[in-house]
Amino acid sequence: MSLRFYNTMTRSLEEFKPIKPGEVRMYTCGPTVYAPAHVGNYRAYTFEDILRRYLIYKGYRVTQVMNITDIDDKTIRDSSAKGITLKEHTQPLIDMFFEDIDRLNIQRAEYYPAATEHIDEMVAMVKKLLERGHAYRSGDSIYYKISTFPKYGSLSHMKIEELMAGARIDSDEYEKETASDFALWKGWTEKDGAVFWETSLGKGRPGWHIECSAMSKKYLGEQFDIHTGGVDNIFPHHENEIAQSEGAAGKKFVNYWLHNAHLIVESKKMAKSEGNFFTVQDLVDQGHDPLAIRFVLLSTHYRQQLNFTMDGLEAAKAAITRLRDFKSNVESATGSGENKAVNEAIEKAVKGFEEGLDNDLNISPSIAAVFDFVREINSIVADKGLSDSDREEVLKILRKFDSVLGVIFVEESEIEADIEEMIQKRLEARKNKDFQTADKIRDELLSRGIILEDTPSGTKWKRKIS
RNA sequence: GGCGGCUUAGCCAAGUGGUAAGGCGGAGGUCUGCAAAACCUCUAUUCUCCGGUUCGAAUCCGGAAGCCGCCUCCA
Repeated sequence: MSLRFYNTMTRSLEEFKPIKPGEVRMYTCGPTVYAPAHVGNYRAYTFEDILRRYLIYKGYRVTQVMNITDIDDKTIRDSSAKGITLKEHTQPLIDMFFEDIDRLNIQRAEYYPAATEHIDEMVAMVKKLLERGHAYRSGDSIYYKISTFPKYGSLSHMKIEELMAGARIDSDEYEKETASDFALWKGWTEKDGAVFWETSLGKGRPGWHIECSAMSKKYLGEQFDIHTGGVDNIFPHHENEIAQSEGAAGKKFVNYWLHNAHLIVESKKMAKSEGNFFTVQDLVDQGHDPLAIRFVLLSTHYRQQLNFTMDGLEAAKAAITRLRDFKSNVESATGSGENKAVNEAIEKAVKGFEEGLDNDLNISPSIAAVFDFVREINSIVADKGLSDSDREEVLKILRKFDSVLGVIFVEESEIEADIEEMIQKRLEARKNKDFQTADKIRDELLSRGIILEDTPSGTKWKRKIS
């Protein structure tokens, strides 16, 4: 079966066909760096990571762009409230963002363009929109005239008349001809303080939506394959992007629109007032392994609302532990002779894994296929062991699954010298049948996060996933 | 008010017409000095509720209840 995605534009499952065979260009909506990103934000980035990784798994060459929105009402508001420059406010948050995606094992995109570094591109696009009659100047600001773009509303499936009927009129945007028009360029006001650019459009700053149109064009061209974001972005952000990009280029902007659902926490909407609003850092501070967070975020289909719970986080730890123990069991397995059952298990697992993800990244059946595989191979290992070549085949395929999941093969930090000593001491004690001492050492190590396992081939240690 | 989504075991979560995947948790067993890991067995006669269509429905249709979104800068 081929790869299919649910396209928000058509509200249907469509076979994925890239514009250029073997290559995928995609734009993934990134963070607005006004406050630390919360776990809900990372649901989106994790989904985008699974998408990216699976495309690579399928053999595509991927060019991914993720924008960094470092200029908007909130970054201005918060930086001026603190009396620091925009950059001083956003840079620490950008650093935190990269720290978080690294520890969640989210692969880096090819480009992370910051809005403030692409003002020229935005100005050029606004000019183009003025030229083509899609925009008008009002006072010091420039607005997009949505009545010039008949397709407006096609992504969100909303009718312009309805939007107009329900539109609220923002007091400081009274100059718009129609309430539902949106700002491309905002003329400087006192509220903006030192945040402005002197451009051929005048003194001011860009509207929010124009950055994505301008930056996607710069890095991906006027037309590309996939655009993603949270469901909240469908309207107005992505709708406006389409209007801008297609209005400026005169051709279709994006072929596949993918949107992820939000997450709730302990069955409740995540909100500061509920006390269930937290960041990745908060969870790490509580001692939770970031990859357990990753597993929680990736294990629910992206279009399904995800219920983030502490029980779920604990379950994820246990699941990852099982997968890593499996890896370790296989690595130390010995045996002779090819085993037909191994190949059968591999074939079945690959089929199940790909069937799930091919179907709009439906990851649950894929994870099920991996766990079925674990049980089958473990059973073979317990029964007959694995030959060298079978072992390598199993590890190869596990590594391939993990190229998407990203939770099994991780760098293990070296064991500390004193821990090694304690393990040796315990070995001695066991030899002398001094099990009391041996158990005491084992307990001590456990309290330091080291789990010992006595196997026929010696004592193994591993780090506990917290 | 308009538009959309969801409701499956103690928890998480697949399944979209043919008789309930998988994970976690729990129970019992094998192995082990004891553990751990691993393996084996068991853990929803039933899919929010009420009707209907059908030989057959968690899946389709109608209705009800609950939850969650979007409706101009929130992933």
